[in-house]
Amino acid sequence: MKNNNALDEIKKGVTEIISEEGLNKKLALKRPLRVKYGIDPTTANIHIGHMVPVKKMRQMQNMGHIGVVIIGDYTAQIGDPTGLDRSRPSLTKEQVINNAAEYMSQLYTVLDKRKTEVHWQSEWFEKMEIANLIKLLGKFTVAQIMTHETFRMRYEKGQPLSIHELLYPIFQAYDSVMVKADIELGATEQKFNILLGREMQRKYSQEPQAAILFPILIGTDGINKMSKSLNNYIAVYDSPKEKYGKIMSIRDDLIMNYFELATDISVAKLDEIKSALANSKKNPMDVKKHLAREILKTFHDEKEIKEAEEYFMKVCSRRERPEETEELQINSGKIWIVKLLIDTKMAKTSGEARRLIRGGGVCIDGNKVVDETLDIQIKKEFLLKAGKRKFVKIKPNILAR
RNA sequence: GGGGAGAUUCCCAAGCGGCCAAAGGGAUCAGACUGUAAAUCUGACGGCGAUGCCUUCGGAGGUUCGAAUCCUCCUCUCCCCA
Repeated sequence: MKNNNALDEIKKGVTEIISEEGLNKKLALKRPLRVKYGIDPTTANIHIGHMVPVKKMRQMQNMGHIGVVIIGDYTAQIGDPTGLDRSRPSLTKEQVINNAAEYMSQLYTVLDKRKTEVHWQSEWFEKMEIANLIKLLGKFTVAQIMTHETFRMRYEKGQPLSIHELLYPIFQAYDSVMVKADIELGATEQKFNILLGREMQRKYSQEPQAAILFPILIGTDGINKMSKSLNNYIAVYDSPKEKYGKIMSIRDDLIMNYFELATDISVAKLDEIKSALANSKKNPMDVKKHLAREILKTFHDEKEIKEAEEYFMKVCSRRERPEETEELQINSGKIWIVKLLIDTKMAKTSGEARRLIRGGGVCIDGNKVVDETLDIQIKKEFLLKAGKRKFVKIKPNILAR
């Protein structure tokens, strides 16, 4: 009975469990289970998509289980083949160590440190001899590995596929053996790798781990999964304002995907929101604001959230200027508008500056700038606006010259 | 070892001697509209104080009045045969 409660709790927000029966058996053991989640220290910049399984790990820690985080310093050298990533630039050892440290500090915003074990793949791979590597690789056939969809697709499409990439799933699977994982967490795209871990454990006479798979969090572009390389992510390190804005910019039909995966809201509440959206009882914008508040909760306090919300409403909704504007001193005298935009970093090139002006995106004290050859007399303070969100207060610097 | 196909601007992808700063799509940015930095529509999208000039089509040379387009060599990728 108790197990069933635990199982229901675990199943929340999960796409698939393989196998539920196996998981139940493990839960019945009444010992802390070892819940594995692997990270690639290729980047220190993690996003809320990474946090989906991590939240689950925390939930299980609360039930008394142990979170086992694997730092994939060897798989990082390969680069996850899932999702058509091409080979990445190899990182130095220092970079990997730094990334891992930063990564972990972000994970600890959610995880219970006392119930977390951290392991590096180098603990077992660094000293592995070629003879043993050969033995390990001999456990699987090429055909088995090629059933991985991304490998097959790339191969069939005639895209490059290096041999070392085929090792990725095998390494990940071997990690499960080394840490004696009871459970492995991952997004559904990790299914192949995690299942291979089960196979591997069997070959080493271990009880196979249960796979807990999560839906994929769609990125802010509304099409692809959230990922760093596609630049459609909301980073843990983003400021509250940035997070808030990015959440508001997602397509309305993504709202539920985010609610389900990135917040801790109860199932009952979720249904409520879903139906309110479906029969348009609520303004999607308000639902989205709610969503933004919920997501920010994990990372920021009430005050920061409030500030982010107020900023958004003021600057984006009502098109007013923000309270605090960056101030810049510019030498008094005459300056060409295009030059000014570049100097103030509102535009990177003169072409971009001209485009902004032609598009009608540049305002001085609320007056639209139409002429791109305009020279400005800098003698008193004024507000320069480029686009919707960029403001700068220009102050003449009289001391110079 | 032999034979074939390919590398194009942030990404995908057309172009195959002048009309090419290079189609189209995506991303991005701006504008309009709006309850939203949603959706939709419009425009821009190599650099330059700019109806012109400069630098780009894997790299290095060459042919030509003229090359992303043709030739030679090189680098990388894919396919077929051995």
